[in-house]
Amino acid sequence: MVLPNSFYARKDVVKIARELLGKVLVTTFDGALTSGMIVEVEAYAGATDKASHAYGNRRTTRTEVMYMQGGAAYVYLCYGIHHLFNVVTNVQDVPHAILIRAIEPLEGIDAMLERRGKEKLTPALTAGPGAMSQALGIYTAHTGTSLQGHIRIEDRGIKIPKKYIVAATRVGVAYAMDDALRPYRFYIKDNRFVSKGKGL
DNA sequence: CAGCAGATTGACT
DNA sequence: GTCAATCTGCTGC
Repeated sequence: MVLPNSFYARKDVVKIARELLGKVLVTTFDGALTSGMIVEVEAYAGATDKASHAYGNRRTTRTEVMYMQGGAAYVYLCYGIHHLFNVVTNVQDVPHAILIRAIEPLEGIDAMLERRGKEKLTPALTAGPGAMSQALGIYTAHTGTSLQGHIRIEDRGIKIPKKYIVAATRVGVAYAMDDALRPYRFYIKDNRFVSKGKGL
């Protein structure tokens, strides 16, 4: 079942992030269906979170999408090269979002290998937010689109036992000072498609 | 308007 | 381990 807008419209972004583990991210672009199970996410709590682009309710061309009603895609360019995919949560004008950092490939692996210019399935194919977006064919033009269309997240009944869910600090947000310490990163223990990050 | 840093990745020493 | 690639947006001249 495709997760409905009501799933994203709730107010607890950290809880939603945790629930996304084990769900399946699916894209259908240029005739190819590609999908993978979400194994790593990070919550960004908008106005009150220094690590968020929308800290202090800052509005720019780029962050405008985060103010939409939950259930939209927020895709932005990092370091001028990498497309990072987030899902917008909460109600309109509350800029919460969840960064999907890594998936375990399920369907359309050939198409993902082609998009990434790779021969063999390794964790490098989808472990890491930039790599994952490229594998799924997601880029900045998709920002603001609904998660009920070519990009969607499905519940296929996979349940991750609590003891396999690890909470940690987020990757690459040291500049956020005290907010960098928030345990807003969640990943599935022992899954080899979880990204390594840099300074963990 | 120039300069810099960033929710990263991959190529090279 | 080090570093370049290169867009968006902030800071300061």
